[in-house]
Amino acid sequence: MGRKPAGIRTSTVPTLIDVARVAGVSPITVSRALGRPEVVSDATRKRVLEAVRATGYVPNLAAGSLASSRSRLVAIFLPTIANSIFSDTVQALTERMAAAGYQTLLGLTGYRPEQEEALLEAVLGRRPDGIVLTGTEHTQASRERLARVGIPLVEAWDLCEHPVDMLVGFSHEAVGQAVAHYLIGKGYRRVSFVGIDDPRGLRRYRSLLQALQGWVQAPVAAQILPAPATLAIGRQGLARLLQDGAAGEVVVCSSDTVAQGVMAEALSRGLRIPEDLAVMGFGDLSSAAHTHPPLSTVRVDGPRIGCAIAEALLARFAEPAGARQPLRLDVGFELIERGSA
Amino acid sequence: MGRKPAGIRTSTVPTLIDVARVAGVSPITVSRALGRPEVVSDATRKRVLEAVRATGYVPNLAAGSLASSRSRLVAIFLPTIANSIFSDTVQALTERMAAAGYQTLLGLTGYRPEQEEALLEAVLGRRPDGIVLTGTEHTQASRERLARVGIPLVEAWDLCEHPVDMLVGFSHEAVGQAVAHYLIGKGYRRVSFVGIDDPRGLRRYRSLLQALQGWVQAPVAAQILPAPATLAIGRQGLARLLQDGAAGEVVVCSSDTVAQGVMAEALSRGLRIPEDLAVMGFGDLSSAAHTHPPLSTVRVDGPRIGCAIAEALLARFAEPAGARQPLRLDVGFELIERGSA
DNA sequence: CTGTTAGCGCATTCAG
DNA sequence: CTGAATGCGCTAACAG
Repeated sequence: MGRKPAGIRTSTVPTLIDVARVAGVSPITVSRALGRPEVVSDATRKRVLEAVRATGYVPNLAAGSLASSRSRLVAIFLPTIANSIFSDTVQALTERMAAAGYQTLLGLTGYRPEQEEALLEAVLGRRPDGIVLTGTEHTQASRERLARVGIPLVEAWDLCEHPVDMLVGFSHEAVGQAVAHYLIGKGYRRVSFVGIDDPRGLRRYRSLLQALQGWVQAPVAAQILPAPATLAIGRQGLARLLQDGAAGEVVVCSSDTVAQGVMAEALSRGLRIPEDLAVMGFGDLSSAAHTHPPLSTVRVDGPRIGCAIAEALLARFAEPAGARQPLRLDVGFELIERGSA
Repeated sequence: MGRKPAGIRTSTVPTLIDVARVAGVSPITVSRALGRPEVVSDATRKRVLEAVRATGYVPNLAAGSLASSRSRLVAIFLPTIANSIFSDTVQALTERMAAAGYQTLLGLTGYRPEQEEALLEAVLGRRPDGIVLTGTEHTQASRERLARVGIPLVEAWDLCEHPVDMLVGFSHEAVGQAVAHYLIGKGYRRVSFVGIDDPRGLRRYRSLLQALQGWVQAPVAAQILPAPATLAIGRQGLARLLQDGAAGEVVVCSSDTVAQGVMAEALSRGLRIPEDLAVMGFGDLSSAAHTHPPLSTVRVDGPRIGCAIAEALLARFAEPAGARQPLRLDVGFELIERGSA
């Protein structure tokens, strides 16, 4: 800011110094009264708080961050916020971190690693105390930068061999296999797939295919449509499958939203679910237990993931620097049978 | 930070000064090359960018904010992120602001003005360049603080007589009336309501009631359940109405998610929609046009609201300080008839 | 077009 | 338990 315009300060926002003056103490005492109340005498603290109220003082956290090298900021990156299976995770995570005094910086990557990389570059400028990424697929540049800066990092909603730092998720391969075994057990032999172009969804799909090898009638028809997942995607996907005569006995969907669209299309054509066409979802976004017709799905405990991430970050913050306890948490999933698949 | 530990600097993150040294220019030139490239000669800029890459420099935005009094941060407050009718708005807003170089600070208020107030207090510490609030219901303290700090502010998803600053939304009273007139026109005389305890939803409900006066058979039974809106809320709401014999011919719901739950409960009891029971939604969260059975609903253009907010903020940022163009934007809504109500 | 100077508001270190 | 001194990394203003 350099020079000030000459003249008296004209009703600018109050600073620590203003509060100190009003309270009759030194600025540092105000800082302590606010940041570590237990280290200041009761009388002093009271006078300071009174002065804070009188002045309407709000600490400037940019100045605080600069001086202390701690931003109390956590960056959360996710593909999209709309209709998202991550929203429960974000909700739980945000609430937990807010309770611990951390604020949330939101980044939307649109399933695009390059966009994630650009966002990351911008967000690193805030020197967040922690970063949460969705998935484990990042550009090489992102990976290197993250490893270099050493900010506590959680990759979520997936597992992988070599995470950058901490990891909280589940195996999408295991999901694909579980679904395959379930379908085989139910006696289905003609299977199809409708999904969006999302890396984790595609991995679930590929594992499904692999586990179905030899059990089902090949080929498994698939409709992979552009993100984001909507009801319209499901309708369109099933419409195309039916047009090709390729829907088979059961349609596996990349998410519950897509599954709802598939079911809507099926019902509007007079198909009964699951008698004429079974449908399988993922994510429990639509609370399969409350859907009609009932939808079998793979339930992922979003809030649990959010809490686990928060605990991991807070634990890391509390560690003596350099300790870096690793973390690989598989939260698993649950296949919910509701008669439709 | 005060004193440094004695000794040589040990591979700390590079600063502007490091870049300047490598590029052989002064620090301010680096600052300009990055922040206002057009004001620096091509040759210099090139050398600086080379030095930036070589050092892996990432500008410290806390320092930048402190020096320039501009944080390039926009705070967005919403009740909840899970299953939210605001998500499209947030998505559009976040993307637009990101494109303009602003980052998003996320605050979840849980429909509670007191929580909003606490969050606001914390967020003001970041000196955001803009603030976006959902709705127009705030504590008196919030209102006063916001008016005092003078940060560009948009209240969204509602209209009111005396906004703190800018306003982008629509009239929930008008929605209630529109729904009432629609139902009256369709000949319905026995109406019920299922909703959550959300201020705007309740206002839609009250306006509906008022506009229905004299047309429908009183009383209008209502099930008001605790937030957040889920399918389960809808199921439970209808179950209770049916138990009381109070569902009538049509159930109006506070959101599409609730409506989906109502429909699921109805279908699972063998009720046909809309012949046995009509259902009316709100928000077009579930893309009524793609639902089966088809759901009549009130469509609100979430992305449009998001874009309008972004434009309003960016315009305000560009204004000479003190101009403060007011803004009252009614984006309206659209009643979509899909045969179910 | 580039450099010099002077802080932005706060927290850390050390001394009382 | 409280205070004084110092600088975190950057940019606004002015001068060349």
